[in-house]
Amino acid sequence: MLRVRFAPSPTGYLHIGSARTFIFNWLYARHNGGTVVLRLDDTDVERNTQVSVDSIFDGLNWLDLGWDEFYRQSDRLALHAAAAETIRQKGLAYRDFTPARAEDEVASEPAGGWLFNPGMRELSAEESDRRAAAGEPFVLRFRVPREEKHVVAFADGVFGKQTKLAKDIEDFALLRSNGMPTYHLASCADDVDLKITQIIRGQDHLTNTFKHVLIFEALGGDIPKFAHLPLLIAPDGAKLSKRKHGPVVSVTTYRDAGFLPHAYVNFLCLLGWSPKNDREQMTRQELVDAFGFEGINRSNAVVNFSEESPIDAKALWLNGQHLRSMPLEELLPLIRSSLPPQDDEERFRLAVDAVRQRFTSLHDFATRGKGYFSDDFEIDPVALDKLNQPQAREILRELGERLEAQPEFSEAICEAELRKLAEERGVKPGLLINASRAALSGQAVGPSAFLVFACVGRQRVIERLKKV
RNA sequence: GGCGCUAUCGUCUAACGGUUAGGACAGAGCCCUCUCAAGGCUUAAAUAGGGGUUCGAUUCCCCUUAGCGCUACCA
Repeated sequence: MLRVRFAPSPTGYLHIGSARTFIFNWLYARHNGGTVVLRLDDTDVERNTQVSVDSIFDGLNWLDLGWDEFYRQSDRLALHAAAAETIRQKGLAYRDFTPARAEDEVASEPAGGWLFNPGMRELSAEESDRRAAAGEPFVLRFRVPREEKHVVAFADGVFGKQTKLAKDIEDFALLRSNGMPTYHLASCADDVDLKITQIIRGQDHLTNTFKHVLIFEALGGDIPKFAHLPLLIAPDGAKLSKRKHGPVVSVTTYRDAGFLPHAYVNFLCLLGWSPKNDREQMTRQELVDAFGFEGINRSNAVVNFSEESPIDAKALWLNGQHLRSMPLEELLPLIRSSLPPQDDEERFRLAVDAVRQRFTSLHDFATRGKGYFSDDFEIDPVALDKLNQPQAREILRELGERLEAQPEFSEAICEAELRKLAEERGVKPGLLINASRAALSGQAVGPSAFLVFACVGRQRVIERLKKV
């Protein structure tokens, strides 16, 4: 049984890179009939916050993909401690009583790097036990093999065969001096316990994987398969950070900008993955069907944004594509809450379908499209120019009278009446067409004017024309 | 510094060792037209540099350069 996991640590908002990792995990699981495990990696008590937990769920829920099982690492501390003890008893880890190094000390490390603190690896079991029993604080470190030729290797689903000399790996920590597990230990112990079969995560963990292989081996049992994803970076080549790049890094920004969840998922999929057939706009099912590691790239992908256009233009385009082509049924619930109650469902559907053709954001319905869904709307300045053409207002009022006198109301009737009136008054139909769109919708741009009549509906058309 | 990974248009990407190096977004132009979109057509735009291997290299190998990652009692 295939099992994948997404393991965010709650120290911020849901980062778009994390969101993409989640999506790829989800797609891989769905493609292969596997299980998606969501695990909160919250062993860093210093940095975890509830606000962050909430915002991660916010983002995940918005993506609307769901997951199958949920765990938090902080509930599983006993398991981690047991795993650490197992490794220590096998002689594969030792206590290090050296005090923690200060930040600046780490930065000014001598060339050649640091592998382990002198003396600690060789401490006798007796002395180690004695000092521990006396309450002296220690970190538990993995005893990395020091044989010259010892190679640690694994096959990565994206990057292929990876090898590294064990002598280049430092004796990393398993347990902190406060007894809490480190990320490496907790993550591997949980992966084993949760029977994760495939780990899909960011490439920033590619080199950590050598350490994880060592831990998995020490713990015994099957080692999961790995697949690392290229990172998402900013146009300046730096990794995306809130401090440096602002809200572009948070998924909630896209939700708040009026993105369709699926359109954004689709966009993120195209960053670092390709179905290799030039397809770009894809449904969820198409993504599931097409997804595989073969399509994943090995180089980092730039999220394209700038101060003038803070959101990647391709994301905007893709959102527009989905907005116009998705089933109307699925779109309606997404916009209804931002609009006043609608009195005529059929007309509402007609209007939404008409205006969506030129919208790119969910917000457009309540802003640019307001005249179609509410009586309380402003006339756009450009639209006002069209309305202020000589004779326009007066003829429009007349048109209102005539439509009121008609027993029937339809797109065709409106067109016939408008054209007839234009001819009688000796003005170009275009004058009235543009002026009526302005008067009826408040917008200088929009669907074909006669469709606008139908979208607004008989009663409102007459009202709006007569009081123009 | 050490170790690891990567390198095709501005951006996302495609190309069994043989293509006029393809597509998309963004840009420019044209068409369509009652406006604006959409759509259609056209256009500009790339194999980081240097060595190999090969009849032939974007593709395989090496070096250089650049970028990124790891090198914490963060994850």
